Amino acid sequence: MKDDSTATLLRDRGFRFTPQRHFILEALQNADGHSTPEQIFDHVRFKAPGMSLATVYRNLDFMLKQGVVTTATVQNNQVIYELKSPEQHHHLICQDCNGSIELPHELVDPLFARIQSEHGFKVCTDHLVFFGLCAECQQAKTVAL
Amino acid sequence: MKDDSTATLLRDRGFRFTPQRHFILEALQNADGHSTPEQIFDHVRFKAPGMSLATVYRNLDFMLKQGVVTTATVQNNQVIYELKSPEQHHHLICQDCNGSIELPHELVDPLFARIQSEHGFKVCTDHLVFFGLCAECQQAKTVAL
DNA sequence: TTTATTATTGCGAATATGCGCAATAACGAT
DNA sequence: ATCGTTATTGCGCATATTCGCAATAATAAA
Repeated sequence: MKDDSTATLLRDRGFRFTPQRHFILEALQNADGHSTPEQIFDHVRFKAPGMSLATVYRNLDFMLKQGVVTTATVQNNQVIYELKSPEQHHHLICQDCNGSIELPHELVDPLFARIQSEHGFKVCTDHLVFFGLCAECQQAKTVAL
Repeated sequence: MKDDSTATLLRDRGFRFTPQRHFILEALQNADGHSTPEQIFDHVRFKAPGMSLATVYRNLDFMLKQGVVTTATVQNNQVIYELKSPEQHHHLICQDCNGSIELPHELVDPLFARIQSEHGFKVCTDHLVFFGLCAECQQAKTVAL
């Protein structure tokens, strides 16, 4: 019952925990990774036929504001969502093989700290996505030449 | 004539430098900062009435691939474009006042270097946007409490 | 348990972005 | 200066995402 905590969180803030929100959270857990709104809708329409796609978009946005999920824009401007996990992390996505590597926040934190000390700016972005080439694809590229 | 160099660059690669591309570059220079496709179209339609919005989208995408412009997705999933400047840099955008601060790449480079050494992953993303609170707005927040 | 309040939904229309194809025009070669 | 090749445009249609508003239903209070 992962979403019980989310339910009380939302209610404490004066919002409601609707079946639609329940199914969306469920979809995010099942996917266990990056999901597009469309993928979530596909999962959800099976459980709750008649549910509107607009509701999926609205609630993803809503839960983003509530800090329940994180979002990232990947290549070709696809927006993906994922449950915010307890240990903050980021992603490295390979442009060639589309593979995804998790990057622990420890690596990123020193940068945020310097931004704070040198610019007085407090970064709130909590999920970064870097595109590039993974080790294997770099090799493949070099060999190919 | 900033775009003369772009013109030859494109021609050297076998592409053409059309008036449409000229006006789009001009719009990007005038804006001198972040522009949305719509803003660019507004500038361009004044100079070249009858020009298609699709052409704006296509060419922003095209110039992105050619490395002439960079892109970033800001809050509310708006995509913005800007001319790639000689010195690579990133942006800090304040969620409260919408102000934008330039972040030199030197600060970010150590992170990319660690990602390379620890994960064998070569980052190609060349323009980052971090959201957060600038010094002034942090103050304002603290005082207000 | 019943009721009242109002956050939330579903729908259809509005907007933003991308696509296919025939017509156009940029540019290298003559 | 003219011609031929083919990259590029404009158009109108697909798809993705958002919005307005009346109808519904989740909570809190009685």
